[in-house]
Amino acid sequence: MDKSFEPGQIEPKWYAKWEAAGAFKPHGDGDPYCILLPPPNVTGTLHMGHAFQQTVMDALCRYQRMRGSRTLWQGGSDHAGIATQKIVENQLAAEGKTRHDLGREKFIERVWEWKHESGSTISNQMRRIGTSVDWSRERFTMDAGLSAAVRRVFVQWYRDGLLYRGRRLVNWDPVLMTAVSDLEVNSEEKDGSLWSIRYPASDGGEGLVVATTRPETMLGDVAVAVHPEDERYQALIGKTLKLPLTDREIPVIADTYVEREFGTGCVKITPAHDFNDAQIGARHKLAPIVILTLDAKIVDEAPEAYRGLDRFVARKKILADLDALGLLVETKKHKLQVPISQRTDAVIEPMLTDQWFLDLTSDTRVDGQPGPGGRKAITEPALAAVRDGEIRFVPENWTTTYNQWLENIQDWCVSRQLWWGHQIPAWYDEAGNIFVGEDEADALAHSSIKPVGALRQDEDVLDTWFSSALWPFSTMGWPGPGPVTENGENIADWSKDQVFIPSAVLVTGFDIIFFWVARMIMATQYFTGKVPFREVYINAIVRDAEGQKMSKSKGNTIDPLDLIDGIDLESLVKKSTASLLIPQVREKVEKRIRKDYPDGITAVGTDAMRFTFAALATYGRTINFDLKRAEGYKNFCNKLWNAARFVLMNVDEEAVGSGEWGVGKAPATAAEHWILSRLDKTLIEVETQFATYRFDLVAQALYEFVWNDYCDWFLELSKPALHGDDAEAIASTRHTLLRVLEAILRALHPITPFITEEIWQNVAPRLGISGDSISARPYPRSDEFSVGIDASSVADIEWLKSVLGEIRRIRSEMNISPAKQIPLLFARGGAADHGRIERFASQIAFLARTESQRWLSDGDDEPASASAIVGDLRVLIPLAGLIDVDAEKARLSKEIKRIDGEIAKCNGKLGNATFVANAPAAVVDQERQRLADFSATQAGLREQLDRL
RNA sequence: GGGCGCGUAGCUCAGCGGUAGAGCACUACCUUGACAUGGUAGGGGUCACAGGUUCGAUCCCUGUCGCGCCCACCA
Repeated sequence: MDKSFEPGQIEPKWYAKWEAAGAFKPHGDGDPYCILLPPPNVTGTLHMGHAFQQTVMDALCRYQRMRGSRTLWQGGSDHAGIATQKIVENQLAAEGKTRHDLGREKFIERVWEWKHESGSTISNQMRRIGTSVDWSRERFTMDAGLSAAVRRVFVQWYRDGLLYRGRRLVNWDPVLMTAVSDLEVNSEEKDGSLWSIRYPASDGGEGLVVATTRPETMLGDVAVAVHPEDERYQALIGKTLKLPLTDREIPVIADTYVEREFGTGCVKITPAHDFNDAQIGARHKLAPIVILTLDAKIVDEAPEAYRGLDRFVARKKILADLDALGLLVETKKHKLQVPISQRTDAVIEPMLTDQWFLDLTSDTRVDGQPGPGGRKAITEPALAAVRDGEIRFVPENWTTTYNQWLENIQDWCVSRQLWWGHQIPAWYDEAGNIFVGEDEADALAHSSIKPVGALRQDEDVLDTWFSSALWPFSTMGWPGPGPVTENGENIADWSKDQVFIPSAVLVTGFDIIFFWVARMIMATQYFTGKVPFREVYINAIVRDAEGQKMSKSKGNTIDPLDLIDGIDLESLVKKSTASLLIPQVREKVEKRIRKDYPDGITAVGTDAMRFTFAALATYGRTINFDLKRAEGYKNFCNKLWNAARFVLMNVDEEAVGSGEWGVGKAPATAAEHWILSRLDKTLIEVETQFATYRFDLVAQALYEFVWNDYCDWFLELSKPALHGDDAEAIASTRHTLLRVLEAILRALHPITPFITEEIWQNVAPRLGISGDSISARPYPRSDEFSVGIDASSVADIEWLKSVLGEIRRIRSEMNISPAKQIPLLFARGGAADHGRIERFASQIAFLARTESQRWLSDGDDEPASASAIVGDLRVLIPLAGLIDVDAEKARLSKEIKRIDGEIAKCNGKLGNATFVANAPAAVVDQERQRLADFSATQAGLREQLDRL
C-alpha cells in the first residue's frame, strides 16, 4: 500500500467490478428491503443535493445488503416535461427556430435524441459517487411499461369518475403557454401600486371609486362589489355604473367577501382573470369576459384602442387614458404578492381554459354514479395511512405539513399544453364528445355514444408528476406483465416484485412532499391497496457554508465531482461562469469564486465527500456544506489508510493466515479486551443510529472509534506488545489488530465503500477470509466481539489511560521535551496499583517515555517532584534538572483551585436537605462518590504542595 | 393570517432533566520506524432573554426578542 491515501488511484476500479459482479441486484432470501430513487431529470446533472441524498440512500442500501436483506434500490430517471422541453426549445432558439417550425412529431424526435445524448451524464456521475442502484432495472418515466401504467391509471380514474374535463380558471404561464399547477407557482412580494379609479354611475351620479393593483383587467369587469353592510354604498347596491373606457354598464353587487377597511371598500370583479372574482362572479351568476389571449395580450373583442397590446403595455395606456379622463383618483405605492412561474419567472395569469382535473375535493363522484369516487377515495386513505402510523415521517413534525396540505387540497390540474410528455388518452369527435381509453379502439368500446365524424386525440400531455406518482408500482411491473429487455429478461415482474411494495423508506427533500410524496401515497393506495413506503425520511437541503441557498447565479454551487477530483481556480471560474449570460452576474460570480476558493477546490475523493454528508445529516432542515469539513474527513480516510498500513506491516501473512487465533480464543492482552469492548459498544451505537437515520451519529461513533480508540490507543499500546518477547501476546495482538481493522472496514463500508474495499482486499486474506468483495460480507455485529471480554482488563486500560494522561500533562505543562526520557517514581497505591504498574511497565515506558520506573518504599524519602494523583497512587517525576519548583507549585495550586470549585459544587448539592431527600438514591450516591474522590485528590495535591 | 423550525466555544453543529461535547479554527511543544493529511498538551461557553415547574433546567412549560422556511385569495 502507498504511503498516503490517494482516492484518485483507488476509486475508479471498484465500481465497475461491483456492477459487473451483480452486487447491486437483490439477492438471497432475506426480508425484502426496497428504496425508490427519486428519479432525477433525465437531462439533468448531479448537484450537491443529489449527492447528499444518494449518499444517504446508498449507505442504507449497502448496510441492508450486508445485513442480509434482499435489497432493491430501484433507479431510473424522469422525463421532466417542462424542464426538458425548455432545454430543447432553447437549443432550437439558438438555431433561430421554434418548436412549431418542426412540428410536433419532429420536435418530439428531437427531444428523444437529446434524451439519449444527455441521459447517461447523470448516471455516470452517480456511478462516480458510488450510488449502488440496480442498473439492470433502470426505468424511465416515458418507457413503454411506465407509459402503459400511465394510460391505465388515467383511464381507470376517468371511469371511476375521478378525472374530469372542465373549463376553469387555471394558473397559466403565458411564456410557456401552458397551465401549471398551484405548486408550480411561487408567490413573490413585489413593489407595485394600488390605483383608485372612479367608475361613474349610469344615472350621471358620482358612482364609486375602486382600488386595484391590476387596472388593465378592468376591461373584463362585470360588476363592482361592496360589503352588504357598508353604509357608504347602500344607495348604490343594485344600481349600475359606467365602466370607463368601454361602452358597458356593470352592476354594483353586495358580497361579504369585500373588506370594508381595505382600499375604498369597493372591489372590481373580473371573473375571467382572478380566482376570487371567479368565485364571486359564480355566486352572482355573472358571465366572465375574457380580455387576454393565451400569450397575455388584449383580445380583439376589447375596445379598439387596446387590442393586441401586451398586458403591461395595456396597463400603462389604460392608466394614462383614465388620468386624461380625470377618473384616476389616486396612485399609491403598494406591496403585493405576485404569482410567478417557477419555470419561466413569468407573471402567472389566471386564465379560463379547458383542462383535465383529478377530483380531490368532492365527496361524491362527479358523474353521480355509485362506485369508488370523490375525495374520500383518494385523499382520505392518504391521510389515514399517516394518521394510523402505516407511514411515518422522520422527523415526525413533517406530518403536520403533510396533513395540512391534504386537508386543504384543491383539484389537481393534470393537463399541460406541452408536447413532451404522456399524451392524454382521450379522443374527441366532431361534436365534442369525449372518449377515454387506453387506445382509440378501447375508448370507443367503452362509450355508449356513437362518434360524430373523425376522432382526434387530445393534444395535451400530462403533468410530469402524474407519472412520478406511479413510480412505486409502475417500476414493479404494474399492471403486468412487465416489459422484457432485449436479452429476454423480465426486469420488473408484477407477479414477483410486489414484495417491494411498500418500500422501506423514501428519502427525499421537503420541497417535494406535495409534488411527489403525497401523490405517490394517493396513487399507490388507490391502485395497489398498499402504502408505497413505510417511512419517509425528509433529508435536509444542502446550502453553502454560510447557509445560503446554492444557485448558479450566486456562484456558490459546488459540483460534487469537483469536490471529488479537485479543480484549480481558473477552471472553476471558467466553468461556473460559462452558462451565465448577464455580464454583471458573471462578474459577481467570478469575484465570489476567487474570494471563496482562492486555491480552487482540493480533491477529497468520493469517500471523504460521502463521509462528510453522513456527518452533516442531522435532523435539521438545512445543512451548510463546508469544504473544510470535507478536508477533515479526507484526513480521516488517510488516518484509516495508514492504520491499515501499520497493521499490515506488523502482521506477516504466514503467522496469522491460518486463523489460529479464531473466535473463541481469549485475547492475550488487556489492550485487546479493551478495544474489543469499545468495538462492541460502537457497533451497538451504530446499529441504533442507523435505525433512526441519524447518519451524523453513525459517522461520529465510527470516527471516534477509529481515531481515538483504535489509532490513538490500541495501535500505540500494541507497539510495546509487538516488540516484546511474549510470543503469545505478539500473536494475539496481531490477530486482534487485524480482526478489529476488518470489522472497522465492514462497519464503514456503507458510508465509504471505496477505501474500505481497497484496504479489505489486503486485510481479508491475512485473516483467512476468502471472498471477492467486502460488499458481500456481513455487517459486523456486536456479538461477534462481545463474547469473552474481561471487564477487569478493560478497567486496567482505562486506568492506564488516566495515568498516561497525567504524566503527559505534567510533561507538557512543565515543558519537558517530548524526546526527553524521564525517571518515574511511584508511591502509595494499593495492591491493584502495584499489579498494574508491573503489568504495564512496557506500555508506560513507551507511551510516557520513561528512562526508569521505581516504587518508593514507605520509609524512603520522597524527592521533590512534580506529581500526579490517580486514586491512591502517586506518580512522581523527580524535579532534579527537569522541573522548576515554582512552576510545579503554580501548577498544583491551579489544580487545587479547580478542584476546590468542584468540591464546593458537590457540597452545595449534598448540603441541600431537599436534594438528599428527593433526588434518586443513585444520584445522591454518585454525588457522594464524586465528593470523596475530589477530596482525596485534593488532599494529595495539598500534601505535594506542602512537601515542595 | 396560519403552520414549522432554529438561536450551545471564533465557525459549523451534536447533546436535551443530574460533572457542558465534537470537527474545523486558535496557542505551545514535537520530523519518535502507520500517518506532519500527523502526535502530545492547552486556551475558549452565565447553553438568546425573562418568568414558571422541579431537590436540580442548556434540556420541560409560558412569554419576549432575533433569524429562517412553508402554506394562504385582501382587491
